[in-house]
Amino acid sequence: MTDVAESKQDRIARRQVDKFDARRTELAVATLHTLAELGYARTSLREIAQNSEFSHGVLHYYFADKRDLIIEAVRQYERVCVTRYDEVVAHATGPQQLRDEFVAMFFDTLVEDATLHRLWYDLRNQSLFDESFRADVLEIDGHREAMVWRVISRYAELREGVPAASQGTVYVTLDGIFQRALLHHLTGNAETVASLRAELPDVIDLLVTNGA
Amino acid sequence: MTDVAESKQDRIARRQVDKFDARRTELAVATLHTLAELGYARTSLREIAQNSEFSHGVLHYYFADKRDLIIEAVRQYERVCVTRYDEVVAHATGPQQLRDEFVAMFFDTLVEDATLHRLWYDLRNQSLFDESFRADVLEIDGHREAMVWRVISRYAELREGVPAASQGTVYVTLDGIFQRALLHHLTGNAETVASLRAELPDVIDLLVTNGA
DNA sequence: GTTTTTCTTTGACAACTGTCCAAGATTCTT
DNA sequence: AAGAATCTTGGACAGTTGTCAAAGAAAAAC
Repeated sequence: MTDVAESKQDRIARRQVDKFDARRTELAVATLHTLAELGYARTSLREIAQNSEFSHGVLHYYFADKRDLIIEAVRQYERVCVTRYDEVVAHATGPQQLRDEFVAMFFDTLVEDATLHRLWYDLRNQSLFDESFRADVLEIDGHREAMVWRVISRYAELREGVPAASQGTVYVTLDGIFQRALLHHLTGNAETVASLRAELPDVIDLLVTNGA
Repeated sequence: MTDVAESKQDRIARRQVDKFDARRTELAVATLHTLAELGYARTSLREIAQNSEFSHGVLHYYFADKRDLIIEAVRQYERVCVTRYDEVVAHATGPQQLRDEFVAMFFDTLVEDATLHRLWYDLRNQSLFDESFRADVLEIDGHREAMVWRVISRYAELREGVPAASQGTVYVTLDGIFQRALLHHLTGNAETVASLRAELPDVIDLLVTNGA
């Protein structure tokens, strides 16, 4: 085989790989939506296939098994959800603006992507029982933590202060608020969500400067 | 039927009811342990029966269906877990003592009852998908919130200060820390747990007085 | 001690699960 | 256009699930 033939084969191989990957992510997205709708416990492969344009058999052509498929779906979630606040940070000029836009986006995605978020919490929890999810969950959780930290540390900077708690504590606090808001949003308890929203700026300030 | 006969029937009826209820809670406890071990998604009725001293058929004699059984198990969880810190509050004489003993018990139950706690989070999450769990979950969550608030407000009192955040925010923060500690504990990541423990007193102080 | 009620077991059922495979359809190569 | 590689389908499989009912065991009532 000559160099030319080899590079040609390479091109073909790459194209096949690309196509293969494209269909993989396509199916992973269908999986993501199914999981978001039904939750981990009630999601079956046939249900996933019905949310795609293929039949159930094809899933084992692109994925080794169910776990492989779900892990790919989780990675898909990450790609969607983990850079959400970056543009808010990037183009904020003052602390109030940053804080207000963060709060706005916080509750915007809460409502807009509610089912996706409940899926995330479902899978994070599943990792407490199923070791094989842990690594991916911990990685995504780390990215979420970093994302929150970029916001809060930038906010502190703009206020010429410093964060009042560690990166982990800051994340855990805001994530806890989000989780609770999600529960009450899905329950239809609008007042509770509203009061969480009203209080969020104070919490942010609590996390950034104590008594400056 | 005379009054005597009636009261006798009543006694018999009551005894039967008591026995019935006793067996119900017995089976609910077995369910609780099975759920704690396997998680909601993988818990089957036959598995539950194997963790009891009965066969699987008996479950439908005492419970209408699987959901009925699981909800009873959740209520059982509440009975175990929701008054844990009350004695700490009751016999604390100074703020440091209260804080230290709270932290100690916090991480004690984290390790001791780890599987039970992961079950709680699993079910709370399940309620995001399954409406029929919501009411019970919200009720238990409320009790947990009140339990935490008793600790923090008492701590504030002993320090002659006031809480720096609302009841909901305080709960969400400490619960978030607990959730994260649980994840890392089950992962075997002892250092992370240790650093969460080291930081917890500061977080408590952050929640109680800012710059007094 | 016999009858009646209560409890428990066992096995069956239909539906559903993840997995695999043979056959057909499609696409690409030459 | 023919052949080869790739993709997709639909059905079969063994195992599991929640549910139920008939039959047997145990307890209670008389």
